[in-house]
Amino acid sequence: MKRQQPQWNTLLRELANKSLFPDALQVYLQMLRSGSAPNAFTFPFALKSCAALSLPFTGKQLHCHVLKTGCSPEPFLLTSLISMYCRLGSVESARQVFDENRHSSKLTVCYNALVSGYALNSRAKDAVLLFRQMREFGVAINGVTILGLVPVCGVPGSLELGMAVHGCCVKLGLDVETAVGNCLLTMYAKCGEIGCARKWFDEMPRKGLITWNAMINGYAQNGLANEVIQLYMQMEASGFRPDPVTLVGVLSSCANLGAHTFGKEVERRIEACGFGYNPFLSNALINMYARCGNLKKARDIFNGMPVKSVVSWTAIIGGYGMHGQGKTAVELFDDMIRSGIRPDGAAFVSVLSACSHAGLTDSGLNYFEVMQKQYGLQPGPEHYSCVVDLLGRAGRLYEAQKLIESMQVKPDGAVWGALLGACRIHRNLELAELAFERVIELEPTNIGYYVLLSNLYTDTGNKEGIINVRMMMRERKLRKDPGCSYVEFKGAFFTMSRMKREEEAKSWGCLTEFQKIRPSVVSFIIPILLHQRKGKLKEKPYGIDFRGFHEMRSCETSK
DNA sequence: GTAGGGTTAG
Repeated sequence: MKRQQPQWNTLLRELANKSLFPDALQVYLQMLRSGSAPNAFTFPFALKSCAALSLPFTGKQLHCHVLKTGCSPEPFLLTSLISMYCRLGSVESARQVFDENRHSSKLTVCYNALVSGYALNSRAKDAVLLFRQMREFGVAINGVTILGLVPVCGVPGSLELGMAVHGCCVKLGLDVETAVGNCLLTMYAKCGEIGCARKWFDEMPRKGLITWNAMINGYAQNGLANEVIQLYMQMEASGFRPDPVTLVGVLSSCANLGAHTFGKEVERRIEACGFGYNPFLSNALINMYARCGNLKKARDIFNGMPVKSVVSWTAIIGGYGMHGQGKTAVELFDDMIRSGIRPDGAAFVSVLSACSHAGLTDSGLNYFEVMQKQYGLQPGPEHYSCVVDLLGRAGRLYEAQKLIESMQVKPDGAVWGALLGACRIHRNLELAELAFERVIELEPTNIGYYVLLSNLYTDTGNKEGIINVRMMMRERKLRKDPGCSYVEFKGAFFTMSRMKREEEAKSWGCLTEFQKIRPSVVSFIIPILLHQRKGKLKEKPYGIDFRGFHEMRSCETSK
């Protein structure tokens, strides 16, 4: 049956809108073969498919088709062309299309496509310049302009620009659009200004699911896991049903806290909602179980995934590595390569750290070489710190030092810190002092390093050294931060610094009371008492149901 | 019938 031209267009549009891009391009080719001429309603979808599939050559050809068919350069078509070139990384070609059609490009849509294109290609300056031009030329600015522009402000240090854009939104009355609000929220979170993000979140007149997700994931990315859990509970209480995006953020926070019970609860939720086959969620679950120490469960989920991405592999490899099962981690890494997955930088971090934890020095060094020579990956400071750790633990301290000195990128605190840690193990005071000097330049307030050096002085009986470190800490007004406890109790969640806990315990006058029961339980009970005092549970502190304690897990971490 | 956009894992 021969199709008419409009039918071809409809089919093409439907496929592209369902993200079935290869099929859409097939249809385009069939259409040409059947003798139907493409028109201005055909090209936008063919161009979009090309961009989605990263086919620069086909994209260029399509542009030629457009010119050949003599389609009038109307804004819809121009916008599609500009957007395609931007997505394929050729901003210059996009700019050319834009400039060659000056008369039509007065239109907002064309500007929007190019502004977001510059942003997409990390050309912040050009994006802002074009945005300014829009204002000068009196081109209408709408919400979509802002959505395209704001991502350029979402990097640490660009808060000022972001706030200027926010101010602009307010002036134009665009900040009340939910999508714009969400975008600004994400921008603040990505700048690391989580306080601003929260303030804006609280002010936003209309919050949608995406708003909650943006705030939850903003907290998650800034490492504020407790806030994530709290906000998630608040979200449920406000009647919003989570979607996979929400739960990914929540799970990553469970992983960071070692909140096993809560994580299991989230898994049940995932199953109940029918999100079970979402690969993002499976990866987040693997990560959560692995970091909580439940390697079996992590492995089961990993094995059950029909399609495993490099992220899935990295999560399971990292899990084994973290718990000292370096051999399994290395085997899995090799399996991954055999299965045709190309490892990326993060995958190498997981295998390198597995090797260093398990003492597999030679394998680790081999992977470090393979990474550069075979995969052409430039090692970052995170790789160097693994390798320094690897060499250092093996006692090859001077090789580690040489490696640091040969680095192409600037070493960060973790790199020198790894050397310092190794020096402590092998009691090399001279090198430790050098590493300490470097690491303190980079992270002057990280108390861990002072403690490490002080411990080494203690090990070697160097009293003068100990006093020196203490003086330095006093001069810089550094105090050893007390460790923090994370506690789960019947699905509720608590955190509290040890010092605070003791103060609170004294004010309750019940510390000794509980110590009689079981000293290790004290750290669990005090936060619960606090919770009861603040919250709705009006029980007396002594009326806690101790049968619930088997449900608790805790992990002590120190900052 | 067409274009530009916001939240997601290791």
